[in-house]
Amino acid sequence: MEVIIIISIDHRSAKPICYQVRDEFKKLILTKAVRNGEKLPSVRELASSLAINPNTIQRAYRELENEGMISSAPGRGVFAVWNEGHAQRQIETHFSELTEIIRELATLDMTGEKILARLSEIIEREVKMHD
Amino acid sequence: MEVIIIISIDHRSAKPICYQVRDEFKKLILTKAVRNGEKLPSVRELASSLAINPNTIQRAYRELENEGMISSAPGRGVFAVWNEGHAQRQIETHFSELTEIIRELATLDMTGEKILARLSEIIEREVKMHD
DNA sequence: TAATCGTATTATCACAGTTAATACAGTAGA
DNA sequence: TCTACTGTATTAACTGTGATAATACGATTA
Repeated sequence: MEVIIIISIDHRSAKPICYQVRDEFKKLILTKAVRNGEKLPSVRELASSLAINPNTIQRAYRELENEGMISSAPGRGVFAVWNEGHAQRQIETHFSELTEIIRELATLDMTGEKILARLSEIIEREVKMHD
Repeated sequence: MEVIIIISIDHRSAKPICYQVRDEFKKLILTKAVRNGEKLPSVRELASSLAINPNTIQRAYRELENEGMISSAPGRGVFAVWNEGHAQRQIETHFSELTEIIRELATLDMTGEKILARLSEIIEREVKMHD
């Protein structure tokens, strides 16, 4: 079964293309949009369809492999690796980022009550409740 | 009255020095650690004490002036400008960042309840309540 | 066996950040 | 008024990173 994977890159972004590609696939894998063992586009095919250099794709894939997000082998291709730990680690990273920003807000004279009130609104609006 | 302003830069950081300097001063001004009208170190003096090139300081100051965070004049020096709008805009920027990360958490199968519970703990621990 | 796969290497280019060396005009203090 | 300091501008050179290009090699699959 061959699944078509579509990612998009922004040539005007300050974020380097190789990291855009890496993060797009990371997101697809962490959210299970691409399932464990599923085949990813080949280096040359993806480079061709995105009109960017194969070396740039290779670099993105190399980083993903180093992080354990994919598994690749010559002649066979590149395959997604799903790992419970990856998702959990990503969640903790995000909470660290949230903590950092909340600290910043505190230095800007925002009280805990105000911050929590705004966050409640945001979650109510952006996130579905009750699982 | 002359106030000594101490900022630190990290030469190993991926963040360019000029932006480190810019953001350090921005933070000092937004948190009122440096008050409105207060004199900032001269380009050459700061460059000397941080052991970096004057042009790099100049660039940081130029950006701060473009953002209205400082006011500078040849022969006189550089002075902090405090503006209520600046702080408010910074707060809104931070809430936009928070929103973005919360959306990411939602895609990672976190429910609104779980996110809010963790955020309550973080705020309790990191931010003083009751103003 | 031919085509496709990942992988590696080398070279070249573009761009951003940094440093360096000056230069000039405005301001403040002695 | 002179001197020293201010911000500001300009030009050149160097550096590291990201991207492209052109190959090459071994493994795998149909």
